[in-house]
Amino acid sequence: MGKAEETRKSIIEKSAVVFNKNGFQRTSMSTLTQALGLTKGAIYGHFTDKDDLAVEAFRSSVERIRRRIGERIGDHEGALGKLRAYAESFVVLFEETRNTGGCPILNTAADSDDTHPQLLDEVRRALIAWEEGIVRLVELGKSTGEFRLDADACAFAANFIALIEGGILLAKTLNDRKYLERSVGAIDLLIDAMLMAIP
Amino acid sequence: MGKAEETRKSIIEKSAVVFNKNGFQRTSMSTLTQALGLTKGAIYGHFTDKDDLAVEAFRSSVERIRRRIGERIGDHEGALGKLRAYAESFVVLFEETRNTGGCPILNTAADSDDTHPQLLDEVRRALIAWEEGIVRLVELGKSTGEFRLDADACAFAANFIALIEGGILLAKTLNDRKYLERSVGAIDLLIDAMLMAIP
Amino acid sequence: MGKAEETRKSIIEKSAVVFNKNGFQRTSMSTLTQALGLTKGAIYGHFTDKDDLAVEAFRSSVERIRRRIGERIGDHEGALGKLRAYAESFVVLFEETRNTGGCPILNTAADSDDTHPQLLDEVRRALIAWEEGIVRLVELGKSTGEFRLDADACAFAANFIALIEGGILLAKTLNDRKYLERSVGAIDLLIDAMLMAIP
Amino acid sequence: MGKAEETRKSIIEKSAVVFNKNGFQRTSMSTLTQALGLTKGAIYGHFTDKDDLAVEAFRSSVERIRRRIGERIGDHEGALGKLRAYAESFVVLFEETRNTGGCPILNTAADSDDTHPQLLDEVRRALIAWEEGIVRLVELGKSTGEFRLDADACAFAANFIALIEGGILLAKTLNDRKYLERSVGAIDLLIDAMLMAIP
DNA sequence: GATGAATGAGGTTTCATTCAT
DNA sequence: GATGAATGAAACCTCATTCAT
Repeated sequence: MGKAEETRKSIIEKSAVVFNKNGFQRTSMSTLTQALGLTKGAIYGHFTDKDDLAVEAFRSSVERIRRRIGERIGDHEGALGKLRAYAESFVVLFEETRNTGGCPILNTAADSDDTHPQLLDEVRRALIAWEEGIVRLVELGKSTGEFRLDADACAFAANFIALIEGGILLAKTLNDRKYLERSVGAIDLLIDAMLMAIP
Repeated sequence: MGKAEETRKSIIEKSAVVFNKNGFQRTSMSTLTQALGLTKGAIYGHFTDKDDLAVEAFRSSVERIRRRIGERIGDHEGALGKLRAYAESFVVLFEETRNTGGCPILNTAADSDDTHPQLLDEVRRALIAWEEGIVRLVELGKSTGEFRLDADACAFAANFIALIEGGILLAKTLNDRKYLERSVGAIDLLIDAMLMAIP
Repeated sequence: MGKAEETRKSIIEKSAVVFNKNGFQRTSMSTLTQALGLTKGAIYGHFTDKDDLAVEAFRSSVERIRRRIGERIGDHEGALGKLRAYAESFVVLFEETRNTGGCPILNTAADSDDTHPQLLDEVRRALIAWEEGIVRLVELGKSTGEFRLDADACAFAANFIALIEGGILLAKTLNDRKYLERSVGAIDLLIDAMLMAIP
Repeated sequence: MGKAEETRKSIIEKSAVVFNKNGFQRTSMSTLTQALGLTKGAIYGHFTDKDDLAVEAFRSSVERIRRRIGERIGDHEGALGKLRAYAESFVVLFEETRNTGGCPILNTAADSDDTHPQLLDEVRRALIAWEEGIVRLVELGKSTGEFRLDADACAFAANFIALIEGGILLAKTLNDRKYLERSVGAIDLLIDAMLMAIP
C-alpha cells in the first residue's frame, strides 16, 4: 500500500468516527484537521470535497459494522441460530459504539436530505443490502426446513430493521439499552409468528 | 390573546415546519425570515436565540401530531380498536407530512446531540409521553378484560414505538410507505402475541 | 436616499477605484473591507457576490468617465469642435485617473473572460455605447454640412476608440502621456481624411 | 541541448499558451501541471517561482509572434509593401491566435501592475522593440525615397501600435474581426497622410 | 414592538510553494 | 532531475446575533 493510499485510508477511518459522532453538518473541516493531525490542504489532496469524504467515511462505517456482525454470526449453525445471533449482535454493538456515535445509518439517514443526495444514496444502498442479507438468511432457513416455505421474507426483513433502528433510537435517546433489548425480544416473537413452521 | 402572543405563536408554528423539513442546522435564521415574512429583529424579540425557538417549534410539531392522532383514535371503542387505529394513524400521517419533513422525533433525535441538550431533552420528554400513552392504552385494555393482566405494557410500548420510528425511517429513506405498513402489520402480530388473552 | 442606498452607493464608488486599480482578480474581499471600512458581511448584505459588486463598480466607473467627458465637450459648438474636444478629453482624463487605475474598459476587457461573462458583457455594452456616441456625433456633422455625407461613421468610430484605447495602453505602460497625445493627433488626421468635405 | 534545457524549453512554450489564454492570475500551478504533463516539483526545479516562469513564457509568446510576422513581411519588397504587410499580418494572426488568447502584450499589460514589476518590464521592452521595428521600417522608406524625409517615424509607430492594439481589444471583446480590419484601413490612411511624399 | 444594516467568527475550498523520498 | 504529499495562508462566502433608529 503506497503512502498516499495509507493516508487516505487513515483519513477515512478517523473521520468516519467524527462524522458519525457529530453529524455531517456539525463536523467542520477544521474539526477534522484536529482529529486527523493533518492540514486542510492535505485532506483536499485526497478528496474532492467534504461530501466526497463523507461518502467514503459512511461506507467505511457501514463496512466496519458489517464485518463486526459477520464475525459474530459466523459461529452459529442454522438459519434460526444465525438470525437470533444477528439481532443480539446489535445490543453488543450498541455498547461498543456508544462513544463513536452509534448506528451510522440512523445518524446519516436523518442528517442527509436533498442537499446531500449522494450521501442519501449511500444510506439507501446500505439499507437495501441489509434487507437482502436478512432475506437471504430467511431463504436459507426455508431451504433447511427450519422456516415455513410461505413465510414473507421481505416483510420480516423490514420489521427486523425497523425494530433494530427504532430500538437504537430509543436506547440512544433515553440512554438505556433495555429499549434495544426489547426490540430483540420482539424479533424473537416475530420469528415465531412469521417464520417458524407450525408444529 | 394579545398581539405579541399571536405573533409568537405564528412564528412557532411556521418555523416548526421549516425546522422539521430542513433540520436545525440547515435552517438559517435568514431562511426563517423568508418563511415567516418577518425580520430577524422580530424573531429575536420573541425568542432569546435559535435554540430557544427550535425547542418551541419542536414542541409545537409534536403537539400537532398528538392532536392529529387523538382525533383519529377518538372514534374507536375499546383498547384494541384504539391501539390498532393508533398504529394505522402513522401511515396516514406519513403521507400527510411527506412534504413537511415527516416525524419530528426521528428528525430531531438524530440531529440533536450534546451540542443541543435542551432540544434532546424535549425529544426525551416526547418519547416518554408517547410511551406512557401506549402503556395507558394497554392498561385500559387490561381493565376491560381485552388484554391479559400479565402483559408487559412497557415492553409492548417500546416495541410499538421502535416499529413505528424504524418503519418511518425505512419508508422515508427508501421512499416507499409499504415499509411503514409492514411495521403496522408487525404491531398487529405483537398485539396478539404480547397482549391478547389466550382463548 | 435611505441609509442602505447610501451605503450601497458608497461601496460601489469606493470599490470601483480599487477594482480599477488592482484588477478584479487581485482585488480580494478582504482588501475591499479595508478600503471601505466595512466588514465582509456588510458588503454581502448589499451584493450577492463579488461578481455582482464588480459589475456595479464597473458601471459606476464608466458612468463617471461619461459624465466627465460630457462636461468637457458640452461647451463646444459644432460636430467638429465636439469631436476634437472629445479626443482631447482623454488626455486630461488620463492624467486625472492615473492614480485610480486609468481606463476601466481597457483594464476590465483584458481581465474578464469566459469566467466572468457578466462583466465581459458590461464591457461590450460600454464599448458599443461609446461607438454609438461617436457615430451620433459624426451624423450630427453630416446634418450640419460639416462632414461628407458619404463618410463611414462606423469605421471612424472604431478607429477613434482603437486609437484612444491603444494610446492609453502605451501611455500607461510606458508611463508617458505623449503616446496618447499622438493618438489624438492621428484622430485629427483621420477626421480630415475620413470625414471632412473635400474643399 | 541537454535534456534539462529541453524540458525547460518545453515548459516555457506550453505554459506560454496557458498563461496567455487564462491570464496570470487565473492560471494556477496545478492547471499548468495538467497542461504540461509534469509535476509541480519538476516545474519548480527549472524556475524559482510562478513569476519567473511567467516572464519566460511572456518572452516566448512575444518571440513567437515576432517570428510569425517576420515570415509574413519577408517576402515583400520596399518599405511601403512591408509596412502594409506588417499591418495586415495582425488580422491573420488574430484569427490564428483566437484559441490561444490573442495578443500577449495586450493581455499582460492590463494584467500586470505594481505587483508584478518584472512582468511589466518585459511588456515595456516588447513595446519598445516593436516601436523600434516600425521606426526602422519608416527610416528604410526614407532612405529609398518612398517616404518623406521629414516624416515623424516615432509618431507613426505609436499610432500604428495604438491602432493595432486598440483594434485587437475591440475585435476580441466584440468578437468581430472587422474592428481590427478597420484599424488596418486607418493605418493605410495614416501612411498616406504621415509618410508618403506629396506628389 | 419591530426594523434591517452591520458585526465577527467561522464555514468550505484553493493555491503557491516545499521537501523527504 | 523528478515526484507528489503536505503545508499554511488566504480566497470567497454564510451565519447567529446585536443595536441604533
